Amino acid sequence: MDKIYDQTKVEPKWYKIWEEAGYFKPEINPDGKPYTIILPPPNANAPLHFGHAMYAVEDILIRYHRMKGDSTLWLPGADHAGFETQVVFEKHLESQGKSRFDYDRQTLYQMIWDFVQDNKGVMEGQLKRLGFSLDWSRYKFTLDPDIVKVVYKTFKKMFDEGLIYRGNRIVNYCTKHGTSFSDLEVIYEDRKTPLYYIKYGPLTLATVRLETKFGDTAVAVHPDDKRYQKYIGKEIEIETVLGKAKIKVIADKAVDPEFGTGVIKVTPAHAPIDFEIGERHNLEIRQVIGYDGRLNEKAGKFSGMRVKEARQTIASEMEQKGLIEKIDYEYQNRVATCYKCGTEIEPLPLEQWFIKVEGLAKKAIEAIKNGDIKIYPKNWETTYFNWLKNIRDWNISRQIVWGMQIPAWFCDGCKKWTVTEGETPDVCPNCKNANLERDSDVFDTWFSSGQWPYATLQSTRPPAKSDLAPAGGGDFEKFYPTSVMETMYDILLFWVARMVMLGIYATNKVPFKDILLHGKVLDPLGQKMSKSKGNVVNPIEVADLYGADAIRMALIYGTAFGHDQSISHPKLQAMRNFTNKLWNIGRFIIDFAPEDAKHLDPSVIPANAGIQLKKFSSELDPRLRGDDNPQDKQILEQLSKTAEKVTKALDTYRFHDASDALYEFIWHEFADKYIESTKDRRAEAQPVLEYVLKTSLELLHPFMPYITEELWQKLPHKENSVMITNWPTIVDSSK
RNA sequence: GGACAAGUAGCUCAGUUGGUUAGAGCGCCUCAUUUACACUGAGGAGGUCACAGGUUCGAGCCCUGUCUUGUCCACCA
Repeated sequence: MDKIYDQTKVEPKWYKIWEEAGYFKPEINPDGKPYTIILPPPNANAPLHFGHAMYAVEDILIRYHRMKGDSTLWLPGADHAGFETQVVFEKHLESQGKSRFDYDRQTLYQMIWDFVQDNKGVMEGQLKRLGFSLDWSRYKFTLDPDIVKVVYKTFKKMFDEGLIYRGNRIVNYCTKHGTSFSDLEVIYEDRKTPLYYIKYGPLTLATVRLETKFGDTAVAVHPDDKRYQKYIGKEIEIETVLGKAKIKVIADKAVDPEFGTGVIKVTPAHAPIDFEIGERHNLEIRQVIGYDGRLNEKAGKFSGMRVKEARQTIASEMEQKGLIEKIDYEYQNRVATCYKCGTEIEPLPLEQWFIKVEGLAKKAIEAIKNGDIKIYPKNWETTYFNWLKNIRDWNISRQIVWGMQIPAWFCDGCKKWTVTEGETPDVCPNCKNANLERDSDVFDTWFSSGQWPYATLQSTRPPAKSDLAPAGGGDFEKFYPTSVMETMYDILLFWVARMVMLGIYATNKVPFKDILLHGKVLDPLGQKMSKSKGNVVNPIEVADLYGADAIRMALIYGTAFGHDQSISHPKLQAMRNFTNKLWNIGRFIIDFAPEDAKHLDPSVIPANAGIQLKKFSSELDPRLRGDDNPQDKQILEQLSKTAEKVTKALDTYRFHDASDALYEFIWHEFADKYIESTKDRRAEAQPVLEYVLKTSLELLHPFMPYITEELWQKLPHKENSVMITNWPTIVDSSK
């Protein structure tokens, strides 16, 4: 054995051996109780970044449960990440001087498909290099035909049951990307925007959106506002930049009498609240801004202008005509912007598919309240509840090509929609018209990834049956509901909450029992890693430098689970040093064993029986040696305590406690004290040394799989692999 | 407007139902040995636990308030 542990010689060789031996498959423990984690599928549009190394948490749980004898499944996959990927690809095209408009839909889709295939391959290599014991035979991609089939089925079921409707509603629309978004994908920015006090006949009202005035179909005041009682229900004549016009005054409680003058213009086509007011009062929806972000013909001479230009032009004309009473330039408001490009989001009316979420949300809340699902750390429950309580219907239509095209056909005869499970209908089932046109939109990615836990398990083995919850024994029956969903807290609402809603809806069961939310991995300065800052780190480069084991341990050790942490070279070095310490413990015990040493006797302690540690025993295990030495007893007692701590910590998701206990025990108790104490009685201590080393490797294996396997294979007394040995159990010798 | 988290040694962070002299890693200082390991060992300096009250025999931990930092949700015409 080398003096210095060289992980580059050790780490790359084991993964293949494990995988080929079938250790990653649940079938290695065919009779165990199921333990399942579905890997949050990384986006297939870029290689993994350092934050993905946090999957280590899942691997720790998986390896621990596998050693405990559970039938353990960790299912890998990749997400097509619809809009995200299309944006990445468009930038890629841009760099070649092209744009998505240079290609037809089929060609563009195929190009993105090929692009994604390349990335998927890179990602798989990265996941393997980090030692993640995923069952690759069950690998899934969100656009696999059998996954798409499941998603289509859910959509049809929801449509048939009236949970999905086609609505002409105000959506968040990015005029640059040419698609709508859900509420979660909009970022609000604080900005100073001029607030214009404009004259509408006898009234004055405050607005920032002068350019939408051509879409005004009413003026509204609060019903109890004494100042304006005499106007309610009347039509007033107003002077505008396009001449005189008449407009109705209505009363609605949505108006805040405290804001501005207590009068608002109602533009149902261009503001969500106005749209709602319009619905209550049956107002005309007059759209004056197009999907290209320009004013249309209804804006008269202003048509063709972009929103900003129009606003300024109109403002100056109105000032000339004396229609502006005053302008508040200090007004602070919040502007909706596209989370990708920063373009101002235009609220526009558009026909889209919406999900009625209220009922689903109620069940999702209930699942946490009644304990079917637990969230760790618990404080995230508040965020979860608040969002679900106030949730609005979910727009799942996206005007892009990359994704699952919605299986809905519009009949130009009877003007009705037909939804299928994917197959193209020959004629309209309502009127037998053959003129059907498929909706060109695709699903919001989160609608498909929200079904990931059951979509994956229903489509692995055996092949999915026609029902959503097929009868008969398959992965779904055995492994669903899954045990743990572990991901970063930032997608609790985007993804986890939606999985709960859709999972309960489609399967009548929660999709997972425990939700674990880890923190963000930051750079050494505590800053978020991002491509634009240039501080992204490739985990593979770090693994080559310090070892995958060191990365994994560094991410777990020293930070309470759930908290953000910055990753730094000193910390990685510290963990690399720990691997070297362990290596030299092994070297001392194995390479430097004296000739006359007795070894651990395999006939009394079978290799794979799982070591049973005695709890706080005052007696030495007679199987280890005949002598009664106080140091031996002490180290064995500390070993028992450590095993107990680690087991308890893993069962309660206190990973940092577990790693802390192991680090402390192995380095400072075992190496610094006990091993030093055996140097003058080395031969007689050999069985205890081997026993403690062996057990330490077992306890440490979920955290540092590579070095523990390498040392395990060098033990004089070993069998198979530390990966599939039994987890050390504790027996209470006092009883 | 609402919510959550954090504030502990120079830096990065632990500290699980309140209980002796508040811990670790890195850094710093002193010393040791070429040792299984210098990716080492032994020892040391260094903290008014953000602030102000309160509960208690006893508070880093519980309660109230304040300040600072980070994040999220809602949405303003």
